[in-house]
Amino acid sequence: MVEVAVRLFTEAGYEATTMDDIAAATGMSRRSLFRRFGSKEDILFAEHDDLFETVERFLEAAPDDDPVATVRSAARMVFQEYVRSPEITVPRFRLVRAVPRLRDREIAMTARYQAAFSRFLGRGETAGRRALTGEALAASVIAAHNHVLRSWLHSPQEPVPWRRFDEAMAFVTGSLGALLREPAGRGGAAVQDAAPQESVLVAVYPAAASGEDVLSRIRSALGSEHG
Amino acid sequence: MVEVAVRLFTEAGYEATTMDDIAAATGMSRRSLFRRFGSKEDILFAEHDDLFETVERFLEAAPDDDPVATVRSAARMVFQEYVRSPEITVPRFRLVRAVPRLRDREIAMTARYQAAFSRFLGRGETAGRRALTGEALAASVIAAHNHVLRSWLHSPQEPVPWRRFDEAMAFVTGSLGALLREPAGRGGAAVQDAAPQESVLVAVYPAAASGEDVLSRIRSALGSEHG
DNA sequence: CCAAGTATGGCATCTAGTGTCATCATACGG
DNA sequence: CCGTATGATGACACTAGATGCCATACTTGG
Repeated sequence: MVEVAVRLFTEAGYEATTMDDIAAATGMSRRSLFRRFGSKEDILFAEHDDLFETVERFLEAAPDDDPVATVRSAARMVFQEYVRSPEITVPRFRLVRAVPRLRDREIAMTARYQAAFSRFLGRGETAGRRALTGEALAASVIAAHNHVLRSWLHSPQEPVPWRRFDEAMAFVTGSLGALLREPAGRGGAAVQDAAPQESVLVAVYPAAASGEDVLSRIRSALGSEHG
Repeated sequence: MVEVAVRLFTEAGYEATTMDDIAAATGMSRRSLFRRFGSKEDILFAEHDDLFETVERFLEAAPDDDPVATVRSAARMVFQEYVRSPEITVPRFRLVRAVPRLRDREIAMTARYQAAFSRFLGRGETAGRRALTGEALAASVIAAHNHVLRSWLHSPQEPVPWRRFDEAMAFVTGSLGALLREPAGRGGAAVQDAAPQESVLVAVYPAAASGEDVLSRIRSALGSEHG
């Protein structure tokens, strides 16, 4: 039934397809369509709403010993659901790219995820360093998720890039996630610009390098910054 | 004229105020209202669109020697414009919080900034480590901007928190911004979970600490992770 | 078999948004 | 000074999404 609407949208265009057309094509009455989906856009995003509720319940039920890992798992759930039903998500992706109204709707959808992740990571706080870190981390997780998802939606015949997904997640949670665990106010010297009282040092290196190798690299980096 | 619409919206509610009401209150005809603003929502966001174009031109004209600093300045411009005309932005903020339709519109607006920042930071790339870093960084910058902006919009009689704004910006650009400059593929051992081939180390410490102090802290952290 | 609750359909209506045409003002060339 | 071209405005009609209302099946339980 949703498939019928998607087909009509892709064939004739989203704006050109009226609710009467969909009603005629599905056999339902116009009025029942609105009762079931609420609006024309929601025909495309109905399952997405269900998914969001599932994710919210997942977050509520999760233990809070490792919020970053929980959020990463939640993002993985969303990714999973996308790649699980490409017959819906792929045409919807094309529609969303083409129709501004639908794009805004999609963005609003991901913003709801981001808000849920923020609340969870910030543990209800809305101000202060923890809240800010949670919001930035949630935004980064969403960005990483969408980054990998978009690339797959462009070529859905390719195998699902689970590895790249996990790498992207690790990448964004590795830097900001560490800041979320650190009690604010530790530290030493800034390699990079940072808040006045507090400095942040970030190093990226191949996993095979030895600890001493890493330390010597950091030492030289610190030296060149501080003279 | 926009003020009249804002007043009607806040007094009678956004949904309850029709375009005929606004036309009657402003003296213009309904048709001219649509010609000037395009839609009912755009009455509230008209100036915002102008601001976005300004920011886009700013990014186009900016030298690309320090993209992170450029984006930080762009975010500062947006913040500046918000706090500059509270008589518009504050009531709009209240409306946006109350009306879902307007909230989605606002989110779409900030998503446009985020996309512009992403493109600028990723230098046109849409795949790969640089693109991902740019997207995550853009998302974090937006999150930090909105974090500080929201707190001020809640109590606009307070002085503008420029310091907190700059600190928040430094905080998010300090960690991910460093990653954007690093040529991918350096590194050694993970203190935090990270991508398989590549590890990320993050240290947060008071700016007063000495380099040797920082190194010893990192050494012990590495030791405890690798056994 | 009936009664109560529920899903569905048909109809009217409201309102955002668009296309069209007439009107009016301003500006410009003769 | 007059005719004309152009741009802004207004009036009207129309489309389509969305909602309320009421009548009609359809199902469930007694």
